[in-house]
Amino acid sequence: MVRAPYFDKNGIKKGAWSEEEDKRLIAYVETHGYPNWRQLPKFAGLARCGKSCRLRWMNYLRPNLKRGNYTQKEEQIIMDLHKKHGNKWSMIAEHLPGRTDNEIKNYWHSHLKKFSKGNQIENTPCDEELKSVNEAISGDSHHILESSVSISSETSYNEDNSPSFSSLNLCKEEDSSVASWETLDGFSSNFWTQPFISENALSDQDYFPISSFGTEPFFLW
DNA sequence: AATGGGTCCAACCGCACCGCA
DNA sequence: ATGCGGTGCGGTTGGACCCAT
Repeated sequence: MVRAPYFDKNGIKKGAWSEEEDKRLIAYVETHGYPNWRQLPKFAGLARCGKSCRLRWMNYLRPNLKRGNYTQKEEQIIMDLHKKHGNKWSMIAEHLPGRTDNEIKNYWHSHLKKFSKGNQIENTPCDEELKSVNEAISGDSHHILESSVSISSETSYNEDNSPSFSSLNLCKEEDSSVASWETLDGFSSNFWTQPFISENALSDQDYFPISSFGTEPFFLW
């Protein structure tokens, strides 16, 4: 279901994330937060670009993500908001705690698009509940929004297969350890695709000593 | 059992936006 | 005013899985 891992010409790993990479990313973000996605992979020991790390974290690894089937209520919210705002997936995602824009976008294209031709999905037994939700959306959307962003709340969705985390402070920019970011040599432009590794072209094997991955200090800086 | 088309979703890519110097 | 770095968003794609034949 995912793309096979490979290295591009710059030595950046692309494709599916391994469990070890996930662990590294989680461990780093738990400790340092993510004050700078561009440089994060270097410090986390990941042969990924910053953009890939951000995407992986936001769409898959961050806590309290809700995975699995959508409820009828969620479907209705998506339909209503899409009707109002179009393909503003991030905006829609704000109203669905635990859902990501990417996930909603996928769900729309695979499940809901067919209903979008002027009709909403059929009425359901929870219509009254939906009505109140819709009112909340069209009226005081702030209420829902606030709940959606409180990712450090006690709400747990871990009945699904998402990674489970202990409480996690996502905003640690004040963390003193982050000061090390500033001491780095400058990076050249083209942030998202710029390899964090040096140009003196190590082989792929050097980047990912798979046999020792996770058991030894990883990278060579 | 083989296979071919459809579905689904994680991940990639390009671009727009924002803040700052 | 402008250029640049960092970030976020939306569209697209790759490929595993599912299912009908």
